[in-house]
Amino acid sequence: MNNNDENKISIKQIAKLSGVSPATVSRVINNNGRFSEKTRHHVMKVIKENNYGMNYIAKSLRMKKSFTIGVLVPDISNAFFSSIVLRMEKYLYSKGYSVIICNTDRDEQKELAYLRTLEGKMVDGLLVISGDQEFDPSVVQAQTLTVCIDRKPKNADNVVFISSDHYRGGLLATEVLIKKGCEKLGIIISHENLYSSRERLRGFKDALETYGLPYSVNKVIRVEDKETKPEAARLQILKSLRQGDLFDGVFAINDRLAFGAMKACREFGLKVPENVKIIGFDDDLLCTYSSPSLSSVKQDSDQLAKKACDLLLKLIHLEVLTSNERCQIIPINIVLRESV
Amino acid sequence: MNNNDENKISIKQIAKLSGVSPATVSRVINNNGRFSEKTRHHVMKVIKENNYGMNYIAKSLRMKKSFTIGVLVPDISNAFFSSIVLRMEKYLYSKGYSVIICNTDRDEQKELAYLRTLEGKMVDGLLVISGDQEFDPSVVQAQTLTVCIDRKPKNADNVVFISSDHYRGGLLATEVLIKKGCEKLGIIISHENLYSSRERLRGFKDALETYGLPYSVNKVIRVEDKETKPEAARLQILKSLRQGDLFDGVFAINDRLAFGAMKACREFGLKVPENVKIIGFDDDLLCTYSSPSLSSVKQDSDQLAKKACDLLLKLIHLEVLTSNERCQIIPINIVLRESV
DNA sequence: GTGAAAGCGCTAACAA
DNA sequence: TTGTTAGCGCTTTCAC
Repeated sequence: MNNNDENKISIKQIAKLSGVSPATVSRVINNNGRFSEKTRHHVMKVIKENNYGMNYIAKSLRMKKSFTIGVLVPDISNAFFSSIVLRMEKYLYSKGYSVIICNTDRDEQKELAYLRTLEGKMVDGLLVISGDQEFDPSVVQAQTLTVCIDRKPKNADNVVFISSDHYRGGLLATEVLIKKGCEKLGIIISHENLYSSRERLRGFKDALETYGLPYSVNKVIRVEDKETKPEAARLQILKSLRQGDLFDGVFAINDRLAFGAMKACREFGLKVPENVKIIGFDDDLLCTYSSPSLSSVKQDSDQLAKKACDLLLKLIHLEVLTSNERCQIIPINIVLRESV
Repeated sequence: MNNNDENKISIKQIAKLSGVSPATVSRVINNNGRFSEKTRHHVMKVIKENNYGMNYIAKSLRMKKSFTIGVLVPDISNAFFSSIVLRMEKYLYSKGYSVIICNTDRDEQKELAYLRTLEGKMVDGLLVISGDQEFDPSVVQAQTLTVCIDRKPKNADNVVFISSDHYRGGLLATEVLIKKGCEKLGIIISHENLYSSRERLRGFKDALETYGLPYSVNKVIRVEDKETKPEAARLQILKSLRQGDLFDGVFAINDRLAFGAMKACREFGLKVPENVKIIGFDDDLLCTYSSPSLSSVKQDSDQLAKKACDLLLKLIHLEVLTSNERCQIIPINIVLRESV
């Protein structure tokens, strides 16, 4: 299996060694027919013996197809994002595609620059996960196939959109708190530009209204966008608490914020869930292992990733999508634990 | 800024539009000299007007250089790995490189297949993060530049190796437990094939010896390789506890296992840190937010990533590395929290 | 069933 | 300072 040849061998050389033309070798490799079984056997033998490996760059240039997908994501170190990317990579690998990963860092300029690079590298499609603004398809070439996950495309016509049901997640999470008896709710939120955040907030508000809890007595606690860490949530909650904003229920827009909130409450002398009930979003692996364990809204990241890839592959294969397919909402689940 | 042209324009066309030769356009774009300021101005104007974007595939084919780095990682959804990958991507992006991400899934066949693909895509270098076996450079072409992170290369001559000081991490973590008065220690471990796991275990054993604690009365609790989740750790610890293996200190080879251990102890009626002291490894963001907060060994993932990239870039630029550079150990830090 | 030849878009000799 | 030309390794007509 040792492949330590200094120079990669080309189809041309394989052709020479096999006594056939490059065209025939190409046909054999790609199983395009128009060759005899005998030829196939012989060529394959020579290929094996010489440890030939396809030069995908040349193939790409010729075919205008790179067998590579670009994945745009704000921050791969986020547990939810990385779990989606993991699924995508696995699925796409099984279909013969590689994945170029692009952390946009929520920086529009970087995103734009990456888009240029990806186009130059002839990616066959784009998977866009989350992001502050709506995704504007006009910043890429018209033929760039794109699927947006948890991020609204500006012009829904050209781009496929797929998302968890964040609105319902916010609604149900809030409902849980209310049904458990909470009367003064707080929501702790960051990245309000995010489609997903806005939807979760909308769910929260609608739940309050449904249950006749005036929004005014409740509290929106904002965390700076750049501070996605639990620490920022902890400080904000503590500040609110000290200002006399006592609440008996907190819906945290994500689990990290929830962990911070939980710690803040503890430090302030409030017990979870006795005095304050808390529910998060994303169902991080560690929700189970915090104490008390954290209730959360679970997104079906597997399905999200798989559907997104499937749709992109369909676009790549020039299939026509129905309008139902072009815009899909994936249901979420509530996972109840000790924190409520 | 709208770039919705159906067909990308080529250097040749830019040349025609500018009234110069393709060679000159190329020189201008790449700033290779041999053109007048006047020409530069004019060509750049035409490039802007026509929204020209470089075709990197063609460039790669010609230059045998793809401006792309392959990153091999067992599982990007692991918090520590994803934080390293994040850093790598940021750094490499700033140097003009893209990153193809490859989850090996700890599957040798997949790894091998990926290596073939990456070679075919002409990656300029390989960043190999962790992995069960030693990395065998003979499975890639000799000219494939490789930096291994936390994974020993089989033949240290050709490949750069960089790692955290796992041994010292294990040693110090264990020492902390001992100094806090623990006398019957347990270590909970998974993935024992991993270089990093073995080193941490070695540190544990050496610490015991140094402090005269017989290894026999201590306990190695193993978790199946495929079960990297806290749940497996919880069950194993619970099992040990029920069998009467009472310990007063646990060194968990990573934080996930530590969280599981913590939960198991709680369920068994033991208090952390009063009855059992626990320390983990990796310093996950959530160590601070568990209750009790978890002590841990912190790897300097920023430095690990940056150094690895720097070394790879040096190799790419054909710089000669000193033997000190070719093999580097990065110091770790102990972070003490409530759990001890 | 097979081969010859063109060309994807770029860069790098070499010539001028 | 600029242009001409060849060719990277592949696929794909078109001819036989």
